[in-house]
Amino acid sequence: MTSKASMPPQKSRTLSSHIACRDCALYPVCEPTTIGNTAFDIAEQLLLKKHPVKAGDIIYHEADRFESLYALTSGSAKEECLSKNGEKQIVGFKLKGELAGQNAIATGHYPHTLTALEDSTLCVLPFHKLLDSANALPPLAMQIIKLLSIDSHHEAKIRQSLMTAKTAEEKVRAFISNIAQRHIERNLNSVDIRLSMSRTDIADYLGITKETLSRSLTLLQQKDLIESSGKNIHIIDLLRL
Amino acid sequence: MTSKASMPPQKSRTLSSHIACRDCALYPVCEPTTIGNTAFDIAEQLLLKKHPVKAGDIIYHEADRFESLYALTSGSAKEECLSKNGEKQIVGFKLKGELAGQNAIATGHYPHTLTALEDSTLCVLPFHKLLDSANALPPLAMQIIKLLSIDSHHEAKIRQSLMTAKTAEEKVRAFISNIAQRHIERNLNSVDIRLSMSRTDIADYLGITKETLSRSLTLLQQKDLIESSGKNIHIIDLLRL
DNA sequence: CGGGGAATTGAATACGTTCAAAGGCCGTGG
DNA sequence: CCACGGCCTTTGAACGTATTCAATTCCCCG
Repeated sequence: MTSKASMPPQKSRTLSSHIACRDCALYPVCEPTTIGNTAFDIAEQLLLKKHPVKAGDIIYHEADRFESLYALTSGSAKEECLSKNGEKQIVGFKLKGELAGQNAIATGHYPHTLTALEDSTLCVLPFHKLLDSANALPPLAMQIIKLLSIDSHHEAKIRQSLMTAKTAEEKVRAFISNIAQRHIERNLNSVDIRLSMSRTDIADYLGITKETLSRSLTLLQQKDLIESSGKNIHIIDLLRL
Repeated sequence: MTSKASMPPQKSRTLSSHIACRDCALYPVCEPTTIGNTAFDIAEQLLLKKHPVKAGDIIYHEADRFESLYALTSGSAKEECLSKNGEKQIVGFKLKGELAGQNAIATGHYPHTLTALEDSTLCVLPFHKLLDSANALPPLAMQIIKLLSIDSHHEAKIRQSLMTAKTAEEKVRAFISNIAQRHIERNLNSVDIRLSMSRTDIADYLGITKETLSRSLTLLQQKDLIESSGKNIHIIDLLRL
């Protein structure tokens, strides 16, 4: 975990460091399961580790058949879908250490398109194989239940803070606060944050225009809550956000 | 399923009919599990059935210790929580046949307060007992996984259509459309709908004022998409919503 | 047949959007 | 190495939509 307080504007696409397995959202099922005297290591047996993707690469397409869960061990990605009017709509961002693809379990098809925002690394877990194992190992099934419930709670928390926000400034505050919170949950630097997505993407996600987003960021800066320079944001006062 | 096309304004609190078990969100785990030659019937062994609550009753409180899942077999309820500024915020509505309390699994505490909007009936399922059974019955564990993934997908779908909507009218359209859709999923009348919650509750939920909600409803009526009289809404054209 | 809360309707204000223009960053190529 | 061009971001001003506050109507319940 390299996190210098004040790093100079990064040259080209520097690959960010990997998250520790211990801090990853997938850890509950990766953790070796001991049943009786036999140990079962999902990570060893089922997981495709350190799969690299480049900025802009599509990890899965909307409506694709559901195959695998993805853990983002480095980098970040955006989740988008086509709304009824044919427009693209950003529905979420996945950060380092977070899980993607779980929302495909119910229907068997990915409901969104996941695109890497920067050069990133994935752990790929074929879900049907995981279920096969879980059928034989009740403790593993319990871990999957735990994983799903944590994840669903996680999603709900994010959505709720955005739904609660009424004004544009509140939405932006909620967004930054969310990102910071999620960094904390993964034991990452939550004071100096790099927003790898474009302003347009953030604005779309928040349901405001990029112009209002820009204005809100300026306001937050004037109120000494953040310092924003390009994609880097320094959080001065997380509590007041 | 009693659903007269045009019922006169109901006298007092008429208890609406129960949902069929087959159409309930809890059915995946209530369904008897046959393993080898022994049948395991959760519904018989763990479920507290047909527990009545009155309009305004609180089913569980925010921050209460998580004990049970609740299936609403008749009636409806609102989910609310206290936001940071101390205000109450409606985060969702539970309709007949839907599940409540799952969002407490991850943390062990209910994140919201659930209040009955009318006289209602519940099936109560103690969750730790369910898990105990699942530990012994892998197929049951699979059903729980299925239940959670369906539910999480369900939630996401609802939230997303509201997030996507930008103008007030779009939000109201999305809301009504949602409710109708959920009635369809449960094999209930989706043309004549009774919104048991107050306008204030709906507006709060949608993040608009009750005045704009009222105006939007009037507009939708002028556009011949719905007919609204008090809490009853007749949907004329679901597709165009 | 009132009384009271909820819902609707009406005008002034505030906020976000839209359209337009200027500024800044980065990669490319000279 | 510096200059250019394009794209993303920021800033500016007019417009449109939602909010606010106030008044009225509707409807449920005594």
